[in-house]
Amino acid sequence: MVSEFMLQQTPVVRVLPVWETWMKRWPTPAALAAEPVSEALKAWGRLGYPRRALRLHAAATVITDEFDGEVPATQEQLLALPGVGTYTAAAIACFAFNVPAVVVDTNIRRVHARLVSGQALPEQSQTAGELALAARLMPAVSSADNADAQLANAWNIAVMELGALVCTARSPRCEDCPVINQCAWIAAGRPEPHYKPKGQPWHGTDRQVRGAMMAVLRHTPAPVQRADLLGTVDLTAASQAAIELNPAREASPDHRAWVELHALEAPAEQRVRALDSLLADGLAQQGATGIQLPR
DNA sequence: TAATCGTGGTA
DNA sequence: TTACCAAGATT
Repeated sequence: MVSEFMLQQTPVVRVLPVWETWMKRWPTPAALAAEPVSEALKAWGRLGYPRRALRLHAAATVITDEFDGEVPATQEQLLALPGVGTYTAAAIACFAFNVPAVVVDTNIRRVHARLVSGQALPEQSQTAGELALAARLMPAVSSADNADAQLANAWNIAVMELGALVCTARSPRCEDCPVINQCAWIAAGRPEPHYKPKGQPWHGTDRQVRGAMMAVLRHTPAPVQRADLLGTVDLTAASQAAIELNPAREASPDHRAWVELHALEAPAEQRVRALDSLLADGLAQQGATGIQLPR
């Protein structure tokens, strides 16, 4: 469950080290739930989409309080947990509990789009037809047959891996594909995508400002002043004083986070908007002495 | 339904 | 250097 949260929109290679550390520190839902959210946000590091850490912590709390600390095994129960959507519920049920769930992720969608539909890329949003197709392609499972379930789940893993390692988005390694002879996209002469993927701008966006603010909050032990976070001050007086006493501090994570935030060419209005959205999302909170990570 | 939400590797 | 994109969820 932890790995599935971390893997949402994040490559495996970047998840692995964070996951290792996380699982050693919090081997059970109860262990995570026992600590403040701020610790989860800090341990999340630079994985991105920090709201996932918020929701994983919230899910751990629900599991501890309502499921006696045991992760539920049905898709319906999983789906009700914070941060668990269609894919994650199916993946946990399938990979952790051997429930023959129909798993549909971006890799599987792409494999099916090419192999079956003959298109370079799947549609931009998942359709009901894709779920039905995935269900139809999966090996049949007679009720409560454990061997059948294992086969179905091996299928899910196999198709996902095929998409992740061979049938990749940009430069598919068709020469290594075990089902190239059945591929409708190959048969059609590898046509180009019929739409242009929309970009994900970063520089100058609210996301960039939010990310920089979160980095500051992760690395600054004490609550920070709103004015400092908004960049109306060059650097915090405390940070400047510390550097005068110890120049090596200039390389410290918190100082670098401050510099990065202040270096952004974001208008004051945008900084206010970013901070307000952080507060609204619960990724930061306004305390009596300043802004800090949520407890 | 479409927009929003981080970060870093890679072609 | 830029743009794409990576085991999605939520509103």
